[in-house]
Amino acid sequence: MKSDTVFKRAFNDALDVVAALGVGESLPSESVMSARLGVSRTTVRKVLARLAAGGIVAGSGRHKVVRAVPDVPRFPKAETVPMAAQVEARFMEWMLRDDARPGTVINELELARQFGVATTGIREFLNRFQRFGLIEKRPNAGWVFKGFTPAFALELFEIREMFELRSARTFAAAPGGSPFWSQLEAMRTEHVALLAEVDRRYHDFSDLDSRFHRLINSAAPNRFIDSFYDIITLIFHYHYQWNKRDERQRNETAIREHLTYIDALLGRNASIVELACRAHLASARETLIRSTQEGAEGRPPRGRGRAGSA
Amino acid sequence: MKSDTVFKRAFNDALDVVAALGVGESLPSESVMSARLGVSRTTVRKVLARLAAGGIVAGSGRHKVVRAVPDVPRFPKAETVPMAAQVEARFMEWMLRDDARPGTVINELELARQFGVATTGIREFLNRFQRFGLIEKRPNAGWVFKGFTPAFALELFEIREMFELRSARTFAAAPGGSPFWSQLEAMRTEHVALLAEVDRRYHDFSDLDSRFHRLINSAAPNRFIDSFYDIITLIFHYHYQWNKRDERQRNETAIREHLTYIDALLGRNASIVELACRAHLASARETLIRSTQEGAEGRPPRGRGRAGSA
DNA sequence: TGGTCTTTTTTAATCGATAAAAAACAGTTT
DNA sequence: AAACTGTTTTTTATCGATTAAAAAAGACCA
Repeated sequence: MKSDTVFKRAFNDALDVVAALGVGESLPSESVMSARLGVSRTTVRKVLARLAAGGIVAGSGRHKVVRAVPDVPRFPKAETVPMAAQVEARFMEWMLRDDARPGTVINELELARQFGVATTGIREFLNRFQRFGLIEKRPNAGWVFKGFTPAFALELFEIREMFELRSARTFAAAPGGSPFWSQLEAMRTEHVALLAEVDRRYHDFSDLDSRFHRLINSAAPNRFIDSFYDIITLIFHYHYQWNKRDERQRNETAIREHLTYIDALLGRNASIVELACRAHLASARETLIRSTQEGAEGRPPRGRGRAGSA
Repeated sequence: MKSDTVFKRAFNDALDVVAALGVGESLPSESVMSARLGVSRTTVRKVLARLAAGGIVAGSGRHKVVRAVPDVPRFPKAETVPMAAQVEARFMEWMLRDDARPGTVINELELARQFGVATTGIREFLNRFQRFGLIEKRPNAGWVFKGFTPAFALELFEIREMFELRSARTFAAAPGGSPFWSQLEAMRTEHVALLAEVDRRYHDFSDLDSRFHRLINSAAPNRFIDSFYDIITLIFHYHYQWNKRDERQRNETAIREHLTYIDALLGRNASIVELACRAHLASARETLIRSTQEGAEGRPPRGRGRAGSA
């Protein structure tokens, strides 16, 4: 049976919309709600029906009004994320946090049981995840985890450097009136703000980092580069989440490097841009490599393990 | 039920092995056969059992001999290709040959019926095929075909040029004693041989092309580049198969470009290598772009179609 | 030790069911 | 007629169970 995470998330969001309107106000039309919540009208109607049942809205047809400030319980957050996202998170956790060592054979059935989903879900995830270069399929013999190793980090950054330099050059050559410049200025402001509060907000950097690099790329869109950035984003997202060593310091350094990089772009000097870009990537690469090594050291040497055997 | 294409192919291959041995000879051990046929011992035993039933081999245990020259019918070729490969071929055909236009919505159920496979097979293929940048998933709303367009060709070749130049440089810098040089020489010989018989054998170029570029890449392996070459190989494989315009001429040109490129590499002059490499890629890009345009022109303008509606 | 016979695991593929969500269609109201 | 809502049809997502094929592991033997 299909999960109703879409409905649940839409319901939670709808509570916010209703609360923002206030008692007595009339609700926007179903199609407007549909656009606002990012779901189909069918789902909007289901949400509306539930709200009516809870006494939060009243009326029917085109005359619906807010009856009461919502005080019904929201759906727990875990129920609002789609199955595929959960599988992804659990897998990344298994890979980056637990002792997943190179050569480990991935057993679909075992993972399915462990994650509490059907094998089809696992298969689908593995098929999509294949392109990230961390697992490999051997026909008729399942999947092998290739390892989150220094080699992986090196290969990743070799490509990343090629792509980023190419995009940075194009970006720096954008015409003066281009909207990119104002977006970059806004990005700069965000960086400065984050730096000022880095002690408290350093967790927010992962997201800013991803948005920044995607902005650079958007100067000359290329679907293959975009798709490659999905890998970077995913790896860094989970890596930032779990590698706690020197976390604040690492992020502060990266923010400063970004600022240098941004200023170089704003200065539009190709060679300075290249320097700043290379410097940042080199430092990011070091961080990632170190973390792949740490992971390997911390674990006792063992034979070829099996997924989920620990 | 799982298809037994592996068994059928192994059986056909085994007939060759047995025929090569001749009547009266004793068979190699099961593990040797397993390695020779590229399947597990379990499957070898099944093949052996079938051969015994057909009176082709006799004996048991470690004493098995060829009884008769095989004259049993082979399994038809269509039954020896796995389902996934069939889906791929049919989909590529639909995309490149039929009227698949940008924006077409892909309907899983319809494709499944059309191809005669279960929806799960289609889903799995689409998930894997996603990374090729030709289709896109919209959550809860299926897949959209983005189109085999000039933009696709341009983006593809932008990346290809970056990767190929990088690999060619590394290759040219390989030490004198490296095995790459002899492999390249062998490759050169193959090219010369193909050129001599180009009128008859121009179909063989597609495969040679793929092997040549992969050899260049192998000088400095990078999993992301390898994976990108899967895209190139797939596109070109089917493209060569179906775009018949000027086929012989196109291939002859490409072979000559390859030879120039190979000689440049053998000469180890970085700037000449770069020139030859760029020239070849530019010409390959033109061919692909032209073919994406032709496709579009040949079709009558229509609204947003649906997969399989024609 | 290198082989074969036997058993256990795991994958590949299908089928059917069901609820969710989207999309299309058909009316209504202003 | 444009903007809605009510209703119906399609399509997707997910599960679970099933089956045969293949692979892998284990037991045994010359």
